Amino acid sequence: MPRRRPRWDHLEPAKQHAILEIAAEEFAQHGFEGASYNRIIARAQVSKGAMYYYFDGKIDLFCAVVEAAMAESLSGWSIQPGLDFWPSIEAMAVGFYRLADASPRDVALYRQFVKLPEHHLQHAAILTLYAELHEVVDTAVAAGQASGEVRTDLPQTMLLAAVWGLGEALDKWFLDHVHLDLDPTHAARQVVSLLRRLAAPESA
Amino acid sequence: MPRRRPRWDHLEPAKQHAILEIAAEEFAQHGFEGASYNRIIARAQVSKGAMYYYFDGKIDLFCAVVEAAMAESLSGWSIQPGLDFWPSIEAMAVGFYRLADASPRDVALYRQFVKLPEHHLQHAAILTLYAELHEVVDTAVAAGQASGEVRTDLPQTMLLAAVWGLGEALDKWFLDHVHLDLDPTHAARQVVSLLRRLAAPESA
Amino acid sequence: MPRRRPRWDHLEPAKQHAILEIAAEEFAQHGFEGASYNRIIARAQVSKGAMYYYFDGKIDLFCAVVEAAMAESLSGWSIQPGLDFWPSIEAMAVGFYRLADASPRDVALYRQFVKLPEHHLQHAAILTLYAELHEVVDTAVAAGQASGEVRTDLPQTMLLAAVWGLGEALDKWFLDHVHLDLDPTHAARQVVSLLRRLAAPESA
Amino acid sequence: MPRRRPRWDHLEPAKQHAILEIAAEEFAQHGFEGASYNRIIARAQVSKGAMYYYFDGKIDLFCAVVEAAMAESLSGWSIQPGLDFWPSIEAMAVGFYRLADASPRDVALYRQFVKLPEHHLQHAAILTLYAELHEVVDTAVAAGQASGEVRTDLPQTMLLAAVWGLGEALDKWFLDHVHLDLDPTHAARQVVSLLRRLAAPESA
DNA sequence: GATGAATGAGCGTTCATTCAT
DNA sequence: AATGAATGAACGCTCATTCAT
Repeated sequence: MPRRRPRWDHLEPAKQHAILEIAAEEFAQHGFEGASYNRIIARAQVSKGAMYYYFDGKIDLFCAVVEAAMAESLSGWSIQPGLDFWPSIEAMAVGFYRLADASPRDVALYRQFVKLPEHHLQHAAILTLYAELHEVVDTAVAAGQASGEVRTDLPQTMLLAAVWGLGEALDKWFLDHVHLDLDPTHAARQVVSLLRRLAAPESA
Repeated sequence: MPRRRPRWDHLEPAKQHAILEIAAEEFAQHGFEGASYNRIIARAQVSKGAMYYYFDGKIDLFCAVVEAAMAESLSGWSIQPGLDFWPSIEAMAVGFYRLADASPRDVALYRQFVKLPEHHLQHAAILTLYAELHEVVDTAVAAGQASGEVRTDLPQTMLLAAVWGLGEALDKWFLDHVHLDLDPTHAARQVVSLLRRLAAPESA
Repeated sequence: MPRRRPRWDHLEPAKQHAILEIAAEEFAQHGFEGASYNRIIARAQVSKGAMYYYFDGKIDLFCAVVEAAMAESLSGWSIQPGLDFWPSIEAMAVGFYRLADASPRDVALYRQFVKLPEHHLQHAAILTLYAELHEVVDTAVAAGQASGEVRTDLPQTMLLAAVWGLGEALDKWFLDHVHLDLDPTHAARQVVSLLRRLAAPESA
Repeated sequence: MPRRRPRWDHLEPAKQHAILEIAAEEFAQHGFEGASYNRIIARAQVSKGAMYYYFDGKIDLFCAVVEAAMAESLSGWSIQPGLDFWPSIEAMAVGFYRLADASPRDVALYRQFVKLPEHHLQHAAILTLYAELHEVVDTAVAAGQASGEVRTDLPQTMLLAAVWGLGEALDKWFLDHVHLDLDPTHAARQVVSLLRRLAAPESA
């Protein structure tokens, strides 16, 4: 789903990749505000003008980077029709932890993205990304509610906030405690077990 | 445990208060990175030199500010001996929401603090604050486990992370959804109900 | 006397018009220095290369724009053979104020043109425009002198400067004081009355 | 009448003078927009920070420069009590031309100032200077009207605009035509003679 | 003990123009 | 004839910090 400036899309993929790689590194490390656009430009060995030719500016590049990081992971995140609800969620979680293990930098980026100061939320690209990100969770929760596996007695936004916050915290925990070997299956099972406690209806 | 520079401690309390007040405003509004030390100095009508005399630098001042903001709230946060565990937790939560309602800026500060980029975590003062903050939760969890009201089947740090993440998310939700009147008691009851689901032992 | 690049002249009139329109807007709004050539090019949906193909550069485009804006107005400005001198001048002034009322942007452009920093006056196209602009006034003054209605006791350039400066100031005044309805006839009469004081011979 | 930042006022006069001199040159030559703050800083051999320590920014420096240029001239411009109205005006004009002859750069600066794009007129310092500048003319016109030597049948602002525009044009003319020797007395007499035509009451 | 003048690298962004294709 | 990718110097300005006094 191309959304970037045409000049960017026409750039040779190798150069594209190199730029995104360097930018991802910078943003993951320093966050959006802390990152230096100039530094990225210098490291990427691109001229100032060219960079502003590809991207509208710092925040636009940031979006491109986050977008790229998410593209891969989001694609696999959806309720599997064949499975029951919670097993399906667990399958998604396994996918996430596999990815997190393979490219922790992407997760760092996503964390930086979530931390963005509020006054940047007016940018269309940012909002789109937010929407995409939330859609995954929202859809899953809605499916769970439809099948009676997720409670409906809380304000929807509150339930989502809780799920989201818990998920984030647990992701962080797993990421921080996996210096050597993360077992995605195990992590996913634990996380889902906790999520289930939160989200299951009273009777369950 | 004195941590500030001695010159700061000898400063007349009124001036101390004025400086912290202005700095709190700046940091709460712009976050640590976004805040301008120069602007704080100018607004506080303090000389550049003096400020670097009181504080080692920007981050040191930030710590002082966060510290001050937390001092008040933390003091009242401990398990009440007379109460059962969960009612006691709820009492703490009520205290928190009362504070959040009374001085939302302090909560903003605490959020900015939690958002600090990782490379600042090396500062001793920051770590100390982190420790203090976590101690409250840690102590409570430990008490709950001692009385059998909190599960012990998870890695301790994981449980804490989950509790912490969920609490944070719910705080944010309540703060964001309270345009007019936040009922601290109601909010606290909901939050604790969710926390309880997470933290209660299987049998409960 | 063709002055524009041949490629420009061969461009289809609709496209010509569109480009000039957009450029006029930009120059009128921001002045020559403040206007952005890049912005004009982007808005006109013309390729960078094409634009530099049509015009030598920013200043060349500016000239074309001013030229176009003046073409219309200048055409009607000449002493009417049938009228006496001052009534004829007044008729010209009426024409000017009518135009100013109809297309204030053209007047804005002309003001931006007159404000051009001196170091741009070396460009041939600019000088030509200057000359054209002055010619109108010069011719009129000469006619007045020929008929004895305009003094001859001052250095010609000085008289012209005075007439020109006064006219400009009054134009500006009328334009600035006409929020709703400018009566071209009334404005013209007042302006000419003042010009007459300046320019009439002693005896008159 | 000191109005600059304290740090500026405490700077040693020699350095002050050097900075203003260089800035005046730059602004006189390129106008406000065209002038480069960076270039001024570099030429003045001052550090970036220091410059922003002395002045709030480009426009603030510009004001300081214009202010300095005007200070001298404005001081001598007022109706002499002993003289009749028009001779007094002429005396003022003589003073102006003497100055213009001695330091044409100041006049250039004043012209650049008058050309300032409207969107800069919101700055307090700019407005103050405008006010000061206009006050001189306004006061003189008012005095003339009080003594019956200046017409009262026109809208005041229109009369002022006319006087101002004519004066400006004539100044420019004299400045441009005096490559070798400007006789201030002669110039003043001519200018005043023209102003008088404009401004005298019908009967005169 | 305390001041505040001074630093200069760094910020994100815009510019008019060139030139290989 | 026409494109649009690429340039890189320049812009005005802010920053946290140092240090001679």
